[in-house]
Amino acid sequence: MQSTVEVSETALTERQKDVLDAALTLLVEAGDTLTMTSVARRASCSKESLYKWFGDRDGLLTATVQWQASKVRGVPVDPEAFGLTSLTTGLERFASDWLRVLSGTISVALNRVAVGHAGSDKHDLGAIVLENGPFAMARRLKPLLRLGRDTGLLHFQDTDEAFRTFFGLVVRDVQIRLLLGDRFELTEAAIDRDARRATQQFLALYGADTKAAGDGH
Amino acid sequence: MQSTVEVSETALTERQKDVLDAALTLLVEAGDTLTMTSVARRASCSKESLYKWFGDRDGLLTATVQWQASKVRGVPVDPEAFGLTSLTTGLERFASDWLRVLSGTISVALNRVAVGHAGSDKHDLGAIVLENGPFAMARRLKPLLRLGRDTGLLHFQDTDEAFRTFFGLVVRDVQIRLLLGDRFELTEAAIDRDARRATQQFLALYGADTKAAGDGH
DNA sequence: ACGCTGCCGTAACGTACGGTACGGTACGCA
DNA sequence: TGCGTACCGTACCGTACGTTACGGCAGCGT
Repeated sequence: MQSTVEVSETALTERQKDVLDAALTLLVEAGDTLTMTSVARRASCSKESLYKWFGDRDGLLTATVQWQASKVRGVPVDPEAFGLTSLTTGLERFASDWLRVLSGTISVALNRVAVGHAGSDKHDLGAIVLENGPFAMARRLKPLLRLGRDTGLLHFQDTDEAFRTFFGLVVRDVQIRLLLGDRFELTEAAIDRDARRATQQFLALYGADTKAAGDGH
Repeated sequence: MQSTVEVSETALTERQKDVLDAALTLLVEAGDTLTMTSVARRASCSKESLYKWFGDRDGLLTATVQWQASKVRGVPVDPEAFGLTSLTTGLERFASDWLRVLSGTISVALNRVAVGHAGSDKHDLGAIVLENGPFAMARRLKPLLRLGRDTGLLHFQDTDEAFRTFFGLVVRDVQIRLLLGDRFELTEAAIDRDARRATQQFLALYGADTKAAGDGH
């Protein structure tokens, strides 16, 4: 009970976490058409409790998104004994983790509701997903990129530009196609292959031993 | 009721086109929250006519998406007197056109509703946008890529893989950030710069004069 | 034992909106 | 002049769902 999971500064009880997990599975199943009644039924709780805990439907959705985001933390890339090998494996691991999360049903469902609510929204789900999705990825990857540059393994001027290129090489059209409902089979093998390919392409563009064609000063 | 409303290959009257344009602007303003009443009011037509012409709300949305798609056709890249210069300018022109469309308010709005309705939908807006978005782009670009390969300017085995890499280099995180509501200023200058950068990076990866690092042997 | 608290289950309320019906008007045509 | 067609404007209906209210129960402190 003392293990309070601080989301922004809300401490969630175990019961509430169960409710949010139920909301997550419903979000995956039914998308944005989930109703307060369906959540209450699935979680075996009363609607009164839902409104008491989360305020309104928007608050429930927001809490659900944040709850999921709080679970994805971690995956640190810590630099020790750094070299081209560890840079490469770091990038590959990052890319494959990312593709795995991105293509997961939960991520697809959450991005769908966030896109649907973007902008016109009290709590602005879009901003929350943006913050815990692309922006969090950037914050996590950039230290590795800077380390690569500082050790002379990478050449670029703008860290953000380098990150965004890596983003493009990794994600390509996968996310938009999944969001638009394209049936997509992303096997474990395909993920690993894509992660290696993206990493090699990135190194070809920004690696020290090649002429950097990417950062057109 | 004999007037079967043909949705694909529909001949639209001018009045109906006006109505769909009104629906488009409402979609941009209000997103998926647009109501039949609001469309009728904005277009100065009766709801009865809306239902007569488009069947139901889903039919109206579908017709609106298709109407917009029918306007974006064109932009042919015709190959004559082909060389590295025309390949480069072709890729750049393609990339900049694409970024311009992608970052437009109409495209963002349509992709939002399509993502929101993806899968769970009678007419499957997601599939329609997918077909007229990424897939149409692929169909348009691939001839240019094949021409580049046939003339020895490009090296790759899988045309689809090459296209998807170009997709990633061009779009990067722009589309998802826009869809999630990130305020984004994509000036004309920035679009041109990005188009050139993406093209140069693509040529660095797949150009004949460089070791192709992209297409896993 | 008594009251308080927290919660479940469900009934009830208000409303927004998709869909339909209907009266009124303009226009073409015999 | 009368009839049919197409359409606008609006009133209307049914329903789904967000939100609230209430009755009942279980646990806990005193």
